[in-house]
Amino acid sequence: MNRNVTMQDIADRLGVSKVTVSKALNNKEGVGEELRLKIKKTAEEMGYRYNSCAKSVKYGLTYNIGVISPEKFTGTNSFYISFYKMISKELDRRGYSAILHTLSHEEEASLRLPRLYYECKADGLIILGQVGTRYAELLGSIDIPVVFLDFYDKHSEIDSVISDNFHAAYELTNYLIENGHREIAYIGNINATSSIQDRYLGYLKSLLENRITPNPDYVISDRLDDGTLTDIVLPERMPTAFVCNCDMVAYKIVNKLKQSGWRIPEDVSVVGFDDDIYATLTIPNLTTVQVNVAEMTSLAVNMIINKIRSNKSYGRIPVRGRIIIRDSVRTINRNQEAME
Amino acid sequence: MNRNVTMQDIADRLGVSKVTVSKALNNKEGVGEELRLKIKKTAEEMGYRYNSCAKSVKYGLTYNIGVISPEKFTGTNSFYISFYKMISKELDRRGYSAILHTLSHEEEASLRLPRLYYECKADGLIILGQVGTRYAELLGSIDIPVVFLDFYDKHSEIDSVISDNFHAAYELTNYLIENGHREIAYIGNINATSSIQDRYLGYLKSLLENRITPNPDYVISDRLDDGTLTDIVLPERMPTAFVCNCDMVAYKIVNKLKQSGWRIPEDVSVVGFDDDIYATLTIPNLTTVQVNVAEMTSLAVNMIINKIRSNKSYGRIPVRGRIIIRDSVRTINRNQEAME
DNA sequence: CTGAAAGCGCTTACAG
DNA sequence: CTGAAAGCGCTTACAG
Repeated sequence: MNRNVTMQDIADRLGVSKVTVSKALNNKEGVGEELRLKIKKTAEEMGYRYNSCAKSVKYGLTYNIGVISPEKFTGTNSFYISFYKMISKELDRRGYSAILHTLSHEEEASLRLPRLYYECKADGLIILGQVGTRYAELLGSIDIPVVFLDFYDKHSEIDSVISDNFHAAYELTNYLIENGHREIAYIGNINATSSIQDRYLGYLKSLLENRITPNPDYVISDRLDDGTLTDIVLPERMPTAFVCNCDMVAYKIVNKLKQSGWRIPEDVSVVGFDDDIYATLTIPNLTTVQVNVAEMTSLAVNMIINKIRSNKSYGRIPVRGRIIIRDSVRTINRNQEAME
Repeated sequence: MNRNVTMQDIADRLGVSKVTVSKALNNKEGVGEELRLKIKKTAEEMGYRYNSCAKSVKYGLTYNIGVISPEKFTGTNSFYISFYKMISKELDRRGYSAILHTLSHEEEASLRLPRLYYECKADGLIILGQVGTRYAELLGSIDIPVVFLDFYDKHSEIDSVISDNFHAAYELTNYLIENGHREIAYIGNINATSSIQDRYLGYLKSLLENRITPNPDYVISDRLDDGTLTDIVLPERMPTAFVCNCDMVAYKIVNKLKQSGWRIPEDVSVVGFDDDIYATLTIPNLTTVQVNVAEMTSLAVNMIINKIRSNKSYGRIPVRGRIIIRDSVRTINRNQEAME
């Protein structure tokens, strides 16, 4: 193994001290302009690479952020890849690196923190995707800053960046009602994640505001509490529209309805959530909510970096999404409906 | 900012030296068993975390591996998320961490290496997804080990783990021929990536071995050389089967054919590649090739770690995939065909 | 403008 | 079994 070139090597070559080399390479004052240029040129020639570990050990800062994602999410939720991409780019832009850790079921269950924490490899953690309450509490107790991204835990005070699920679902349901729908079902296990629950509550608020009595048969589960997807059982009496907790489930339900002979959107309207790959894979393309990944990422990165510096608190920050109108909703003519 | 607990702090508390603490915590000999236990207990109580940077600066090893993925791939190829997951888990198992870097178009075009390289944040790099030849050459010239995952560059000698595209495409085309097909088209721009090219060559070998004259009209482009997807133009004379360079393109072609009134597989058979999300999204589900992500990841991780230790060379390692038979291929009865 | 000294947290010889 | 010394690569006062 050939040892890396160090500042000392450059100093020796040039007959100066490593202090001067350090100043020159870091553009600090205290070096003659001519010497600085010569040092930089020599560094380049010798293939010098800055050793960030040395700085880390001195200041206790690694300029790494751990990005922890529970296994179950990275598995099903393919749209997390755009979060990964955005996070790594945004951190890079800020002079940080992203260390990826996939949290196994086993680690989560046994409340074991990732190795990168025990080895001081990161200055803070971004948790991408929901972890259980016990694990969230554990994360709240550790001595580096933590930010939750795309979920929050009701029992913990950890700063979170979430998409404004409540508001988006409220608007989406309003949109259905404006289009004449009154029999509207919600698909999602409201105990599985905070997102699914909040989306349900937004849906519910819209119903209540519009004086539509919620029908218990119209809240339909799609998965177990632990997130395992299950078969969806259609209600006996068909609603005119389904609000689905995500595009993937919307995709499933559209196909299920089609197989039973229902036409979308002529007979039944369906809306989704996330605007992920499933939204445009579904035929007809789904009217859905586009999550503002860029904005959420940029906020989360900003928060974690500021917290490292000042340990400031932010609370839950909801980020507004955007409704994308496509072809899966039909406008119901009320009169016509009444005539049937 | 509260300074972290160090070995010195533990030593002070217990009235011993930090050398003894180091030995105790690292399970090295040279400490009494009783004292070792006491030190471990105290470390636990004081919330001690091992500072891996200190070791890094001493040995010049970070126990981090950079995982570099070109932007264009993480965008379209959603199945790379399973690579991310596997890589991070496998590295973790081996005591390493994965630093994620998304290589922007701009970095690739201007031949700029990722910051984690210039800052010595990683001991080696895994390049996930094809980079241009110039960039591949650049990677070949740097002074930490590099392994290419899921592609190789014909001009560079860098160790690569690839799925055995050639062989898989060969077998897949053989399968079509065994099922009576002789008019077989290939969809993919054979200049875009080495995968697409190798899959084409496997297809071609099968044709040649079976004395089927290759028809130039039956090699159909699906994207530009830089990877940007384009509209696919169907050939004037319809083949009985399409070999697609990936499931996503198979999905597109199936829908396009359906829209023109063709039935799959009754009128036209279609096979894909990758066994990713599109394989089972396509109706009928695609017969395709399952890439052995686990095996490929484990090999790549093994290679990079060994290279860090001994700078050994591996060359190109192809990993066999597996043909998954689903419902998108019809068996053609030759006689019946002849009667038409 | 230039550089000798001390220190970050840890480990490895080596001495007692 | 225990620990003082030296060193990894770098930076920050501080002295010249």
